[in-house]
Amino acid sequence: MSEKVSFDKITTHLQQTGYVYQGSQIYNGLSNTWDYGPLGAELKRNIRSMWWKKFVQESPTNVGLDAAILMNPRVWEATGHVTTFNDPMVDCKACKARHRADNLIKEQYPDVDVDAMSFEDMDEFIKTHELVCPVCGKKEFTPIRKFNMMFKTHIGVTEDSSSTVYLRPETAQGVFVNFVNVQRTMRKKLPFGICNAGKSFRNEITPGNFTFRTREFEQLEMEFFCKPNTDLEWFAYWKEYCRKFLDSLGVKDENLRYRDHEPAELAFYSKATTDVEYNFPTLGWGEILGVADRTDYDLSRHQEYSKQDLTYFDPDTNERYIPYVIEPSMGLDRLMLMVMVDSYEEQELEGGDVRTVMHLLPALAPYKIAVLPLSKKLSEKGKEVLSILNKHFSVTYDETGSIGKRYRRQDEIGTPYCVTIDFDTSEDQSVTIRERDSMKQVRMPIDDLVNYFSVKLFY
RNA sequence: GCAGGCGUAGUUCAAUGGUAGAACGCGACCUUGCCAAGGUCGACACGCGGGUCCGAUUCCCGUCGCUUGCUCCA
Repeated sequence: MSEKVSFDKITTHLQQTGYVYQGSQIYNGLSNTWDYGPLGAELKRNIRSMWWKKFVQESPTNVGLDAAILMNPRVWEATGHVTTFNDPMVDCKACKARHRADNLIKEQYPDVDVDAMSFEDMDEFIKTHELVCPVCGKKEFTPIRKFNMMFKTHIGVTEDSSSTVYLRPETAQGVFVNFVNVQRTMRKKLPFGICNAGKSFRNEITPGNFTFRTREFEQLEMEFFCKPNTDLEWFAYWKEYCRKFLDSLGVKDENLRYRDHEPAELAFYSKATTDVEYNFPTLGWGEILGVADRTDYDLSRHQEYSKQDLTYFDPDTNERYIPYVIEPSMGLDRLMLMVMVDSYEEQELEGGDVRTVMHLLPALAPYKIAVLPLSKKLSEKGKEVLSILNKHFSVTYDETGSIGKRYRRQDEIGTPYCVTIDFDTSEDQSVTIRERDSMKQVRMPIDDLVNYFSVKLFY
């Protein structure tokens, strides 16, 4: 067994091998943006399809949706994003530390009702009551400044406020506003779920830790609508379902943990939340997905703001009610990072040589097979085999360098199988298959390859 | 956004007030022909701008970017 490799080493490897590139690199990058290279793009697609397969295709209750990023701004008033994403921040002029004005007041004057104060009130209060900076003890603060977490843009070419729209900070709202559409057109009865995957944007102040926290990220979310008072059962059900999904990604169990939120930690809309965290090297535990009981909060708010009827008529009981919602939500970029990090291994070989291997599950690997002619003289036969296999699988081809070196290259990027063309291939119409993890080889007729891999690659 | 640190081939590192070397990696050819072989050859770098200077990759300033910490994190 090799010891745990540093996070830094793995991210360097990912950037060297075509999984991840720094964003806008030829312009010296842009803080905290990343592009997925050819391999990363394949891996991302594979994980997204596994999620879709598990949560949409294999679920008898669920359907998919692909909602727009830009939404009517009233949506974000209804959810509270416009107001609570406007946190009042002040800086200490002496030590430059930054604080939330409302928290400062709460901490130093617990009896004051901060929620009822306007920002002007808070400014005034801070001055007249001589609040001190918890860091340096001085009493000089800048006026309150607002940091809106939502990216703003405009529809149309004029910049008046009536045309302001936001990039969505979560995909969930695209589902809630379509609850009635989906229910009616798909003739769905409760309980049922709507899955929606796509980019979300949060203009967070702090960047950090490679692709783990970025301002632009892809979410895989499901909103599962159920009858009130059945929500806790469904909460437990989807928690377990998520566990199975993570298992199917092949991540080592000891690197995962489940953490129930304490009541004080819960978001205001949520009755219960469980996070699943992954133990990253160097970084430690980081959230990969969350399952939340969102109650009827979202639909109720949308009903209030849109003045549309968002209730569900239950034909079994002849009741009308707003459904409760269980939401398993995960970050695709984080799932990717987890899978890439977890699969990475450096094996010490005799002679001090190091063999780097990504033990990706075949279903996730960017390339399933590498076709490797033993010599360039065998190119023609190699390309023939390539064109048979790439009708069915994602395949790469390499005829440069020694065969051992080419095996290592494929190990490094996680290709589970290599197909080697040798000088006997033309005569016996057979090739050698070399498996990544065991490094074992078997001989097989070319005609059997497609069937063989169809079974091997998708269980 | 604030404070510190840092910017030399793809990567890891050198050297230098007179325009830069290596290793690994990459490519071609020869050789070999199933687990990083060898040989020959080749491509690729001083983040950007300004100042000082005869001359700046080197010194100074600015800028851009990265990074660590803080702040933030529905």
